[in-house]
Amino acid sequence: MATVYEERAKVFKALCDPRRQQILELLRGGEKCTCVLTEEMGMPQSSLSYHMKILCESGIVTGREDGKWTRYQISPLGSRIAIALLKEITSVEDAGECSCCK
Amino acid sequence: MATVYEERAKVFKALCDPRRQQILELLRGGEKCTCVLTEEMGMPQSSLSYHMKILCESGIVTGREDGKWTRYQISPLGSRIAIALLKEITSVEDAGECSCCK
DNA sequence: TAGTAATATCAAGAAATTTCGATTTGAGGT
DNA sequence: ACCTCAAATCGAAATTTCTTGATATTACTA
Repeated sequence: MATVYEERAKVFKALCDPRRQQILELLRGGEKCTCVLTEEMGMPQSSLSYHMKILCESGIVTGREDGKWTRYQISPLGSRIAIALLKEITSVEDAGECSCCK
Repeated sequence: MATVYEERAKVFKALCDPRRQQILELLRGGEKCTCVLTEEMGMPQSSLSYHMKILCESGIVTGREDGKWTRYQISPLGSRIAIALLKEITSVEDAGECSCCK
């Protein structure tokens, strides 16, 4: 059973690695299949697969099976959900100063 | 020299850990000092300090020195910057299908 | 249905992150 | 100046994440 904090962390887990940031940048140009991503990232297929799984689990990227191939793209819905979550978790309910110690 | 991908990852690094998510939730209620956060998180002072450093480095949280105490709060500016970054890196320039393999 | 090809999963080692007690630093207070 | 106390930093161990070759899985093809 994952806590709400673990659930939230999982969304941003996708974004906290430089290689996944680079993959995201490649996907901004439109849908791409594993073979192209592997080539452009210059990493072994198993490594790319590992990162794609984390990206997909966050909801920000979706994969679709097309025969033998898997094609990945950024999910506009996943993006919107992540943005809404980021807004929520960084919004302040009460901006009052801390006066616990003096 | 950090790459642009490393720079981007750093912002989200703050958000990819459940304990930092929990700290953020506590800060949503307003500014809090280390002693209160240590107490409410139930972790040693050195551990909390480690997480606060990562949160501050992301720009989403700011600390202010007040005599002996350090008080932390969510930065509305840092929040806005992170939201803008998330929007940018997950926006698609061209939603066309991949047709690299067939 | 045997062969081939794309991708996912496994396993084990490498690398990075996290934890936390001990120590240091720095700002009051006396 | 010395003492006290809050918080940062250090160091070493524990944990987690990442990497990558090997293997398994799954789908098309002949």
